[in-house]
Amino acid sequence: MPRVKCPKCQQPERILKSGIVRNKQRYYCKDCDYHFVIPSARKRTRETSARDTGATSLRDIARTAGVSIATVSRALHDHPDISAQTRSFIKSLADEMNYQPNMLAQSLVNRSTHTIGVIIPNLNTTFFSSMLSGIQQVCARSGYRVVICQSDEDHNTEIANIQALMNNMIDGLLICHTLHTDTFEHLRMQMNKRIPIVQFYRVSEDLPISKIHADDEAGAETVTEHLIAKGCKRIALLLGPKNLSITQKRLKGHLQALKRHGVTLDRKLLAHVDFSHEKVTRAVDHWLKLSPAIDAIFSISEKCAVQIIGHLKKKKIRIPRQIRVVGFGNEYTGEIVEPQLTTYDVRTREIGEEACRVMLEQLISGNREVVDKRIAGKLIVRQSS
Amino acid sequence: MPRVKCPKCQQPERILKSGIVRNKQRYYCKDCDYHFVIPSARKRTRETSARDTGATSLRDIARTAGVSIATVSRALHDHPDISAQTRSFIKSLADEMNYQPNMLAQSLVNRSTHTIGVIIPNLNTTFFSSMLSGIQQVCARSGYRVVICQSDEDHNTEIANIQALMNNMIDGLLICHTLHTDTFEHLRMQMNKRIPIVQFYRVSEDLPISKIHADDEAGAETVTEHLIAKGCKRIALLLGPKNLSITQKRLKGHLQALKRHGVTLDRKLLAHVDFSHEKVTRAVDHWLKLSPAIDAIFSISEKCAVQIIGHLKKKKIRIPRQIRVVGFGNEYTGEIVEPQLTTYDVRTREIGEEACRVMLEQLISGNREVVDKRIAGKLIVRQSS
DNA sequence: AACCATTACGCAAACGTTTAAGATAGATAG
DNA sequence: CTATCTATCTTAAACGTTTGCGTAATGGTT
Repeated sequence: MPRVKCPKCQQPERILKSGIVRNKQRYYCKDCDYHFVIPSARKRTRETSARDTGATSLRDIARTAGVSIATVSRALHDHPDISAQTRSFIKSLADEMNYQPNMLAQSLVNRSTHTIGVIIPNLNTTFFSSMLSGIQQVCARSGYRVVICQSDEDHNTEIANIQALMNNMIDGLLICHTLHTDTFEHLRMQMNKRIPIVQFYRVSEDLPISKIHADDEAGAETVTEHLIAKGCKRIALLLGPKNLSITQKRLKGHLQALKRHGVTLDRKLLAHVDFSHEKVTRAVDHWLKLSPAIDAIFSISEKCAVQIIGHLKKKKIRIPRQIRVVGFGNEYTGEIVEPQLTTYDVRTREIGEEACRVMLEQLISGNREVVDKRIAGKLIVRQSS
Repeated sequence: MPRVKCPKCQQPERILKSGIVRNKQRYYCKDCDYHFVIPSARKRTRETSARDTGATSLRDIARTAGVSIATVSRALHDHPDISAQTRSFIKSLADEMNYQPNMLAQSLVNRSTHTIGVIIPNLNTTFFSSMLSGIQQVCARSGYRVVICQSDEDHNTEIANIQALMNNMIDGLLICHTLHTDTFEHLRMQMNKRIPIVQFYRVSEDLPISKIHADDEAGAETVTEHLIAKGCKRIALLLGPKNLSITQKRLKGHLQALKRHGVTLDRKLLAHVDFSHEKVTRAVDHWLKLSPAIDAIFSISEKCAVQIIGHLKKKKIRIPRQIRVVGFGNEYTGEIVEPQLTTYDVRTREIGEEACRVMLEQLISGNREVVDKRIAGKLIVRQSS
């Protein structure tokens, strides 16, 4: 046995082996009644670890300035307890040493990250990204940061994203649900935490959570009335999944318009799809076989409306002569496609801005009142109708 | 003076006032030689503060389980030191109490957030968002999270985003610079930190940082050769700002193609723009006045190419009869516009994926080798040429 | 001289984790 | 029976901040 000294009495006598723990020999000094191992070299100490990240910490500044950490922290935060001299000295020193505060540590003690999280279904179209722009602009003005997670229209990804963000990463959550989110238990579970949640665009009906959405019902009613005014009687309606609130609302608006103008509803003219390319094509092809023939297609998805125009053109169907096509949303592609798409502008950017404003109001004033706002849009008539 | 007791000797005698600090009366006990204030009620204690956030912590679990915090932590991490009984007990308890680890605290001690940050110029087109999709998909497979910041093509926002993210929020940074980023000092300053950086698509030339980009030079050469093959002699080239690496590379490719095929360059056919709507329109209008007339427009921005098609159509110019138009990038809008746009597919998604792969390789294996990869794209010929 | 105010600091606890290493009981070997 | 081993705990330091409160020095009033 190598001469092992007891760390207490410094004597090598009366030392016994005392088992192996995690592959390391342990010893026992009978004199001192003390168990120990020979300490490993890589034990963390403030010296070695400071070099670990390469970043300067408050401690580094304090040491070179010859003051306490508290003083440095206060100087950098303009606390009145610190003399003007010390303050400016510390500040210039921090600058020199390129100090940048560790936000994790700050957030941990402040219990706030000054960051709001956004969960959004996808960024493949300008539709959602323009909401994002609105959010970011409002946030930037208030000094908040934005982090974005794409759920990719996948319910489980949405859940994973929520959990990741809600575990103290953000001060508030802005969420727009996936196409397939029909249960909101995952959200309800998070509601007992102190962090406010605001839903936007695609919202849940019954949860007591603030929500900002489009005027789906009135909008759809306006669109259908526009088609009826153009003389359409056989209006096919392309809808999203039944669970989706926007599907329900827009259908309702459509039905109201029909009813008001005495147009009878043909259930065959309603199609629920998941907005995928083939499902849309199939739905349209099915409509085209109907008799009496349809004279309009109203797609509650702008993207699908554009796709439908392409499909009809391939079939040599004249737009708007034979069939009028209208979308809902107002995206950039609607202006590019030929004929240009008539659509309902849901003012996505404003929805984002307003959702963010409501969030900031809750964060800053601590006001936890549940608000439910509808952003009014407007019809944009173009060539396709 | 109210009867104030000394916290040490519990006697109200011999207590003197000793100044006011921050609006609070201070006292001094002559017996104990001890200064004190009457402590404020809202002093933080583990009891009150635990309730503060409403979240269960390891301490809460430890207390109700009657074990130490260390044991709980180890049980949840399947550390072998913990007995099977204890482990399953703790786990079920944690489940019951709806425990979710505080990621800030975890990251602080682990020095890793398991998150990679992406800074991207904008999300207004599918161009960048498809890179994002690639990034997210690769990340998801490795259990990393993604946070996204939009710089909005603004240099200062880019700097602010970098600083925010690099202060310990992320393990690695993926960045695509703004249109106007011509100095990279802000990036160089971050390079001494341990956080790896990978540039993608728009990269800097001289910084020793890993980069993934398109085959800009070869791509542009291919496009121009395609136009030459179609008989074009007067090819106008719409470029981005001169500082941009993609501008330089694509121009170089264009020139090579001209040279190889003996087409002489007319400097009037080159235009540098910031991709804004009016600048592009102005450039095109200027070209249209030239003589001999131009017979093709090659825009290195896909979005501008689509815009140019719209502009030429408005002027009743036949595409591709009078002027052939080609873009670079391959976005969704290129398929929608009429005539459909010939373009060079830069495989944006693959660029994102590869950038992310390189990053993960650096994070996981610790390999800090600087890589510089070009993703090969390919020409997509459509109606506009 | 006795008391009180003010200024400008330092100490240490707290935020919620992770993780060396110390401790202890019971089992096993010689 | 003694020395050692194993399994399973607990203790405490560390991550980098913020902040309540203690305190020394100095100066001003009675």
